[in-house]
Amino acid sequence: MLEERRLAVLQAIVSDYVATHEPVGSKALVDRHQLGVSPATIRNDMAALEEEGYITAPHTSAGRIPTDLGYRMFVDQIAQIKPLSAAERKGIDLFLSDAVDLDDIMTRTVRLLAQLTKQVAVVQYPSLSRSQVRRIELIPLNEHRIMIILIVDSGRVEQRTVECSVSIDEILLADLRERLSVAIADQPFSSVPQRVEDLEQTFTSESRPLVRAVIAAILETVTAKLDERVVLGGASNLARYNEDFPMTIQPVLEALEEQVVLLRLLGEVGTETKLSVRIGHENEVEGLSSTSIVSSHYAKESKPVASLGVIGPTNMDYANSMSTVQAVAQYMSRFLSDNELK
Amino acid sequence: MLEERRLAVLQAIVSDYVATHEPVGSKALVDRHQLGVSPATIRNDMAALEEEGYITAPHTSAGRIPTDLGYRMFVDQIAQIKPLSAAERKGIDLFLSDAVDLDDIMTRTVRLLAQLTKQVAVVQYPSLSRSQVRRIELIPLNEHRIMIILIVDSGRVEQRTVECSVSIDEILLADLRERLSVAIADQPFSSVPQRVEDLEQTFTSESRPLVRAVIAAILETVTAKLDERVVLGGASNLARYNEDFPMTIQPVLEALEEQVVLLRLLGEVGTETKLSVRIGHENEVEGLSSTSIVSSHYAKESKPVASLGVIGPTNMDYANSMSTVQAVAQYMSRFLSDNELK
DNA sequence: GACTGGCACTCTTAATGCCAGAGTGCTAAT
DNA sequence: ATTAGCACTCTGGCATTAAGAGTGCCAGTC
Repeated sequence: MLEERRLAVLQAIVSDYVATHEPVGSKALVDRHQLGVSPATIRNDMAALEEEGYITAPHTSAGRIPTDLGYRMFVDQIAQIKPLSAAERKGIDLFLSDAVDLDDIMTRTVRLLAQLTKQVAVVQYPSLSRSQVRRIELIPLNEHRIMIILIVDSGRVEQRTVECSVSIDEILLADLRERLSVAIADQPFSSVPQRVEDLEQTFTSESRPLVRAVIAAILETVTAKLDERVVLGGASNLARYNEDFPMTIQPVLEALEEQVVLLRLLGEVGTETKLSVRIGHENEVEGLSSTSIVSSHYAKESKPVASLGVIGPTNMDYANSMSTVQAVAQYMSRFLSDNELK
Repeated sequence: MLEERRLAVLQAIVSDYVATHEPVGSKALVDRHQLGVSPATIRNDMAALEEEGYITAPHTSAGRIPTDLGYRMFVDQIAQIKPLSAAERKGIDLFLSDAVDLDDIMTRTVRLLAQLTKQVAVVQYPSLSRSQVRRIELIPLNEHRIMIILIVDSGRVEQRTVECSVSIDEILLADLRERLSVAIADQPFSSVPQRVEDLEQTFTSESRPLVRAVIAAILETVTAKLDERVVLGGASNLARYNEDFPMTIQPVLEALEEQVVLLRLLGEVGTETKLSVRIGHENEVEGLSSTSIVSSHYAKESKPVASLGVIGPTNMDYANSMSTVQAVAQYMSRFLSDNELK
């Protein structure tokens, strides 16, 4: 009884605060929610909740606001993920359905997320480390330049030009392409470095310079660009907050410009839980201690390949963000799986 | 004499205001600049300048601030573009010199600009309409999918997959590639639609479905993606302004998310003047009436191919922005021209 | 005729004091 | 266990005040 009502009170505080962005007091609480008790009772509960660290009072005689711990409790115990309305589902479907290629899917998705959640959205490209090489092409551009094109099963295309001092022998190049193709096509990216290095040994010494240059470039692409691609959208949503909030947007904008930080925020893909919420200080990125991240990974053919999510102030509408992120991730997964190699 | 001093006064007002971001009065003016006259005289000049619309007083008893017209006068008549310091030149060189490909150049340049000017930087990719196709590849991905790769002389690579209902005949594909290649290689982009359409007629009717699908995709790429690529950087610099300023950053952030708007801001490439400055209301984009844009185009082998620039509040440091933008554009041009098809 | 000193005037900004309102914690009663 | 009542505290808004900055104008000077 006691425990139950406390949770209800916490839930009420969080949802009121999220709605109004103002500290909520005992009176307002009984007015707006039908808890069958008086303000005084609520006050006792609130005192207890404060004692336990779930809520805090900005100053002596103000209402309470949830702490990070409070939000955490809310998210874990209370918030149920409400399914999206039919209209929303329809909207997502419509918006994504006429994407023509992977880039298109990515930009559409990030817009969609930003729009639905009114927050900053981040979508990570399918991670190379979880993909397979589908095909490799070597295109001679001129005497000394080759373009390497890697086509990945997720639909990503990586390209890179490489310069080599010796002039390019077309026959050798075709041979190299063929053997590279055999060696790495339909192999997971993680095995590429090994396979490619082994391959180098099999060439005659006079062809080495070219081979080596190409292989070096491939290795560089494979390692350097490994996960490093994210798209960002809805940054203007940040501006809506700077009035109500003690959150300055400068550090947030800065963080958003750093891909590495973004990737760290989205978190490791492949943990068993799909939907992840990090609240305030829980994410250890400098300057983002008053923002929360709701993220999920999405999959291709049931294998998670990357993450997407939204970033907003700690007092965001978790229920909505969570359900939207989840839904978009699901749609995206279905999309990737249905459309063989878009 | 009279005219001259007025200009000096305007120049002093602008530079003081740009430095302090506070209305500047007659007293402060004679203190900080050695105009050999008394505040009263300055006041007369200021009254005249206000009459003519170059400066304005935010309220009765405050100093004056420049109007858009005042900045315009400043930029046109007064500001001389100061050359960068050796250290700065060195920095630019160092920063750009180890770029590996076009994407790399673009991201490095935008960072550089943002960092040097402490403003939001925008760099447009070399415009396709001012480029030539260097090469075209058609890569079969599976039974019904082809990837089209267009390699452009500026170093851009456009890719697009296309699906066709009939199953793909490799021989036909190779033939198509060859003929496409002959038709459009080393031709300006603007002539591609015509040439490609003509080509369609030369195929037998049973090969038409495939040919038509490929051609449609090429046309789409050529027209839709024509100029549509810009990179953005330094958005966090916006945040530095929202304290001092009547400028809300929301509309700016929104505009920055719209590529189309950005492109309009950068303006038409190819006008004879290289460096362009648009001040406040001079740019007709909604919500950006208190921002200025300093832009320049950059060239490849003396032919302008696209623009780059910075966006900041109207009271930015024009002298610095202008010289930096100009210098970066020059370096970039040199870079593109020196490195044949990076 | 151009410049200057002086002066009255205006307006902003910061500081101050005050009041109402909201919210709490505590205690005694149910 | 819950509630009503009450004293207490803190914020936020409002008016008042004082200081400061800057202007415009006029009369005087070189």
